[in-house]
Amino acid sequence: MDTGTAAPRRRMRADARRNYERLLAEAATAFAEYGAEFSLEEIARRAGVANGTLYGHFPSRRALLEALMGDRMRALATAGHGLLTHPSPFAGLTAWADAAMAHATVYRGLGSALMQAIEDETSELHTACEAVLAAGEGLVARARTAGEVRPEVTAADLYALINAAAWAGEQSSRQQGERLLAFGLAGLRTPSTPAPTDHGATP
Amino acid sequence: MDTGTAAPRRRMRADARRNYERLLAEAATAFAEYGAEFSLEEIARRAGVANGTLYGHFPSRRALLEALMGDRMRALATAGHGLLTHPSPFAGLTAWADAAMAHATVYRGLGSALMQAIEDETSELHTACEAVLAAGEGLVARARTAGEVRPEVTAADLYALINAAAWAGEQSSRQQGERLLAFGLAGLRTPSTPAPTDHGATP
DNA sequence: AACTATATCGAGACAGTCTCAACTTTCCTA
DNA sequence: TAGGAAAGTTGAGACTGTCTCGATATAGTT
Repeated sequence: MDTGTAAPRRRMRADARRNYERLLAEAATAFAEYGAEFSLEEIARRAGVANGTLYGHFPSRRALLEALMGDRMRALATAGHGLLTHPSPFAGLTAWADAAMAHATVYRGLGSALMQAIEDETSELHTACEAVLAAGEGLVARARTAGEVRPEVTAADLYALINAAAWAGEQSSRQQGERLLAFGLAGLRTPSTPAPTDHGATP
Repeated sequence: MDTGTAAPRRRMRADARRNYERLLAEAATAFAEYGAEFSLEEIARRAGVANGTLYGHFPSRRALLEALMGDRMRALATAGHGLLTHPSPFAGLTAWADAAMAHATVYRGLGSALMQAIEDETSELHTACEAVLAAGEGLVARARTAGEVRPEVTAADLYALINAAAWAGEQSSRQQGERLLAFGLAGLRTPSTPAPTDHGATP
């Protein structure tokens, strides 16, 4: 497990580590500018290394993108744990979903990678995804116990909802994405509950 | 308006029409086989025409894909109109959503194009999308009048939900997509309603 | 200082997108 | 039905991007 495609394993040589970090930094810049479709060739050029060096560190575009997202994902998982003590289980879940969607929105175009990383154990992001999923599961379980969400709701449902809403937000408008998230969350609720916490789906 | 990028306008020359249709047929085959990422070069080769001929008919991959989806979209709009007489407004809406999602699932990878075509008036698909949206609006309006969905729900919400669910289905599993759709539809409902028509989100 | 594992280099094979000037075909009309 | 203009086709080639690999350079060790 964790066949780190590009992670700094053991101990890298000093020059290797420097290049690794430069590449990652340039990738972050390029990503912010162009989204996920930047040219790998250009990243190498901007980082001042040869083409092959990039491929040495990151065998594929996806490996590079995954390395880029790892930290954020872990932060999200941590945030989820913090919200376990929120007074209202469902409100906590909602707050986390909002944060997660904000995250997914920044990483526009990568929702696909996020969704697939769950199933793909060879992915660099797999463990990070599992951590996020575990955090989600904690929140869902708590809300379920409190009778605030339908019993059949899983963390995977929540995860899918968040990513799908973020995707919709990218495709049309941010608001549309947020509306979708709001409706989706409403759909997770136990049917009879008359909605004590309004999430704000009203335009 | 309707600056058909590749539509058979006026009258095409016999050879042009033949090539146009061959290209479309090959594209359909390739799409079924590889999804939206097939090589345009290969389509031309398979259709027995030169590279440039393809670009003459379809200036971009997207134009080709759009031409491919037009018919289906129109069929979807028609189906929506038919469901306006369904005994239960919400059930009609649900049935249509299911059909629409099945459609979006077949055209995997094209949800993005579908979502963007609404806003992009230069898209070949724009009018088809508007027709679908109008059909959705009819169903939503009816359910709204019957008090079965929240007053703030729009056809755009429904459209976004369907496409997002289809996307989720592509990314992880078909069932996950269906679950998301079910939860989303539940979220569109008027909160107090105890759910007369169960859509089957339970695993 | 010599050695070796570890990295980097960069040319080049390959695949795809897209353009355009020369050429060919269709079809209209006289 | 011959001739010519408009419409369409062709395919080489410019370009961009991905990825590989043998030659070469360097860091860290003894």
